[in-house]
Amino acid sequence: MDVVALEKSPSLSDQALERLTELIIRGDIKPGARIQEAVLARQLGISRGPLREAIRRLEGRGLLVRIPHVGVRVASPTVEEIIDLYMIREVLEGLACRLAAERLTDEELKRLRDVLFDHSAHEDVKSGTGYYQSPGDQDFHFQIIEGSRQVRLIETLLGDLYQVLRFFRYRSSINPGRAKAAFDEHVSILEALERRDGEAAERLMREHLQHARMSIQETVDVGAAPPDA
Amino acid sequence: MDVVALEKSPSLSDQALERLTELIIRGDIKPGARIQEAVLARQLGISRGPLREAIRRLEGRGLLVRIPHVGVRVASPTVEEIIDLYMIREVLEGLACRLAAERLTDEELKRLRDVLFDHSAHEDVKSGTGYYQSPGDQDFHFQIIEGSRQVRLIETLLGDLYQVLRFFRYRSSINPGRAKAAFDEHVSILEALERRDGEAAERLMREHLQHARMSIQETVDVGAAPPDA
DNA sequence: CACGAGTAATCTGTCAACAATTGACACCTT
DNA sequence: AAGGTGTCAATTGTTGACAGATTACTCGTG
Repeated sequence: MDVVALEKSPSLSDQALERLTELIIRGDIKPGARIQEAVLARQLGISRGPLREAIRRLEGRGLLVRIPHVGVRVASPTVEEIIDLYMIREVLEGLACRLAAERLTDEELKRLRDVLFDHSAHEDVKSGTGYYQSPGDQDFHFQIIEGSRQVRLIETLLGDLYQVLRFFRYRSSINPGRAKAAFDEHVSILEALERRDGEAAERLMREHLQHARMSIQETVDVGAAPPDA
Repeated sequence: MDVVALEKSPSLSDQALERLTELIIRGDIKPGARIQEAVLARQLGISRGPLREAIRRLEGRGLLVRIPHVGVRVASPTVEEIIDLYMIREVLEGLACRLAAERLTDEELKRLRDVLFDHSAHEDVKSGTGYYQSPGDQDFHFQIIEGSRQVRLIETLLGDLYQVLRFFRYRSSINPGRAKAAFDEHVSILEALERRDGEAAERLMREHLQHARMSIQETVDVGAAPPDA
């Protein structure tokens, strides 16, 4: 409901939510960094009230962590917590994929196929680096999730989880071999969707994300973010 | 993070969150009912600021719905939306169950077994009505979820989803046959856990919740809540 | 020189007043 | 009489100021 109905809500709290999310995801505010309400409010040109409401929502989303009477910081999750998030994404997006297999229209399937092969043609994939987590990858997953037609699920995945993951995917999976594999897995998923085979689609999506997760777990070289700013 | 760390945070916003949640879940404020900030703030003995923060969090949790410049209402989901929630619970708790199979200590398994058979002995189950959604049922699921040792998952399930579902499970599954079946399914799940068979545990839990979901879908006689108060 | 008590500064938590928007009612026009 | 228009009350959205708590600093002392 947030990310979808945001456009028609010019309330300062909503704007603050949007801009603050962007600040965090773009890395302008680093993980672990403290947020001073008064300072940030002044930067955003609003007062503390609406900002606090936005912060509270971001808290619930897990992007911010508050210590009572001390302050709020941008979350700086451990590698394990990121892995945990991926596990959740795994089952949730698996569900979305199963539903999508039953509910995607033929036109949407066609579009999905286009997205997949357009992107495969003109870049990235064979050069190895960069397919995974590219716009093309994003689009593919986005369209499947939205194809689930499950509002709550879409909100949770796109509105909450993806925001957090977008933020935390450091330079995950620069792994060159992974790119090709990921693309192939996408193809398999698409085929299952086209067969309207929900069971297979769910299983394949889960495996796909599981592989992505393991790929991340391998590239655990970058330490956690600096605890202070 | 909410439901677990609430005890040590006597901030008015936290208290408001707690009390308001309780008011909604207990049905003191009915689905679809309008919430007037000033009135509710006075009732709670606080000012509108902290209350608004609490409301914003409940919004994110899906218990409240806001129409800009008009007001917030208690959500009154359709049956389909409740079914959707159950689907999400299905995969999430399936994941929790798989993790629990690997991570529960032997002591916890023993305790789980006790919970199951204690409750089976002294009430409900054979009399038919009332096991499903009884404290015993709750405990069983709670302990498994917490046994997953996955903070984020626990928060999502216990802090968010269960709150919402507790609220929306009208008088679901008064279905007498269901009670016995539910208990048997619990036993099967427990056995899988004791075998440390995560795959089976996940599958059984998903089937268990799937049955519960279908049981609800059958008892779709009670219409949606009155749209106004 | 290190340590601790006391104090000051800073920031969060909270409140009450102000501004802006909405919905309803009454009134006027056709 | 029906429809539109303008005004008004009520409620949400926002602000700036106050109170309480925590952290950091300073000064004195062992």
